[in-house]
Amino acid sequence: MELHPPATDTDATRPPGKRARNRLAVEAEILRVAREHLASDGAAALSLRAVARDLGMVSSGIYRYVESRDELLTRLIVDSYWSLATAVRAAHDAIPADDLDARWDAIGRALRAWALARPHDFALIYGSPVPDYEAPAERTEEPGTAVIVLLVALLDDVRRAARLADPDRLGIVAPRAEAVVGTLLDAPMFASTRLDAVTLTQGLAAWTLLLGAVTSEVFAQLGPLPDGNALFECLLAASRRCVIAPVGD
Amino acid sequence: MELHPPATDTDATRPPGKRARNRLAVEAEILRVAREHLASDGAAALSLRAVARDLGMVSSGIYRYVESRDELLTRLIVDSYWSLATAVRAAHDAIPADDLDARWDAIGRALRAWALARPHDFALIYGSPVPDYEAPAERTEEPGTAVIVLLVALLDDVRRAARLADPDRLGIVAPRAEAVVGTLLDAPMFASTRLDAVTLTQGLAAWTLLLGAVTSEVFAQLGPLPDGNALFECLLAASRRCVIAPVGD
DNA sequence: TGTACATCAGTGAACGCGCGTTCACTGATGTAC
DNA sequence: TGTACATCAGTGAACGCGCGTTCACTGATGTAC
Repeated sequence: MELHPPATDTDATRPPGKRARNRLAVEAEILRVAREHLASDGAAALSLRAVARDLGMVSSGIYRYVESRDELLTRLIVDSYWSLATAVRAAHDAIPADDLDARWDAIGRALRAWALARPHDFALIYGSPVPDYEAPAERTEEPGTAVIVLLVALLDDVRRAARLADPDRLGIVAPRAEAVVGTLLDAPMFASTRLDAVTLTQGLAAWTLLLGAVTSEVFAQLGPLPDGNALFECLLAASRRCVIAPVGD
Repeated sequence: MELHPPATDTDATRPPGKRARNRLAVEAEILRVAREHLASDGAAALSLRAVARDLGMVSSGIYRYVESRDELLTRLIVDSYWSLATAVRAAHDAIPADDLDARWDAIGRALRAWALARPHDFALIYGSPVPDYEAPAERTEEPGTAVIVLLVALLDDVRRAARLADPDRLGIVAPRAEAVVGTLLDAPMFASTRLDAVTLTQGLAAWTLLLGAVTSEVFAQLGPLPDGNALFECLLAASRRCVIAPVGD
């Protein structure tokens, strides 16, 4: 399955000349340098002038490649989503399909590893919103849901294998779950699944716990803690148990 | 119990004159206006000049009241922590002490209500770190742990009432819990309790889920969802079940 | 109650900085004949 | 293969803006005698 959408080449008939190759290289350089600035100064302080300066370019030159500061932010966001989705999928796909527990754990660990390696990229997509900036939904929707799509597929496999955890333990009951989920199950993403409201709500709880575990570690929400690895493994197991029943049951 | 520390008045001998009263009023105004700016433009864009302008003061005048931009940020953070702690404690203290479930729920709901009412203040204390700024630990430690102190007391009451949830359900086992907790239990906060590593780890899992539920809603991490209230109630119940066993058990 | 002095609030000008974005331009690269 | 023209990358100057912080200052408020 393709993760990245196919590159839209306006004239794919001819091999690219010097100019076209150079353009791609400079575009990549811009994103690379911009990510460095993101890491050192945060999204709010991202500056086109500073990126141009680092590239040895005069400040106005960057407008050949980037429409505006906001557009550069959007590219960074989209890029981060794809990077995360690619890392998570790679880890997930390395696990045998019938080992449901290991698939969940692989997703969780890959998410955490990516976030810890690139905390500012994580903050960009899952942290506080950037002031005076709103990501255009049509560009972020697909990359932004790539990980969710993977989780939904796993959840449906758990259902098929009759390994779903007991929702009652979480206090999830049908009427409330239906309120939670609403018309969400009509989305095309769920078309090939047979998930119901209760199961999807379990999945949301598990995903919230997993994302909360990573968020709290990256943003140091819990204050200083002795052993981040051990805590994450506990929370990972707890999140897994929200959706997958232990083999003994 | 006092939540706010006693005001340190340098000369409490005399009643305050015009000057002293005015100073307190201006200081409060500064915080009020700064919070407005925080809400509209975010912490990174908080500007002393803009605050002074809104107060009808010339830009340098504000240095009579605030040492620097960073110090204003610190004050906002400390203030937000106390505000949150006060709101949570008030909700908690309205519940009879022996209704453990209701106490947990009251804390969770108060946290969420506060965060939704003041999302930017929430972002300031639990969101992505502000670039080029580090809060001084000696000023944030006490207010930053006030909610945790409350949760620890509740957790110890749950233990005393023999209502602790089964840690096995979360996959929490003693050796791993000890690695998670490390020397944390030696902190003065736990001196009057009899909590062990496993129970504290359960508490951490529950708190992570609760905080994750609020964070994911305030930062829209899960994308657009039909019914935030219903989802939160589910997650609140799930977090409660991490530490408190249902009455039937 | 009145005077002399110390303290403090707020002013206005200035320093040096960085920002996003526009515009007319020079030279190099690519394309059509 | 060579020439004429179109396209594009990058330059340099400029616009108007806002920022944090310092400094010498005026005038009002408070205090000691």
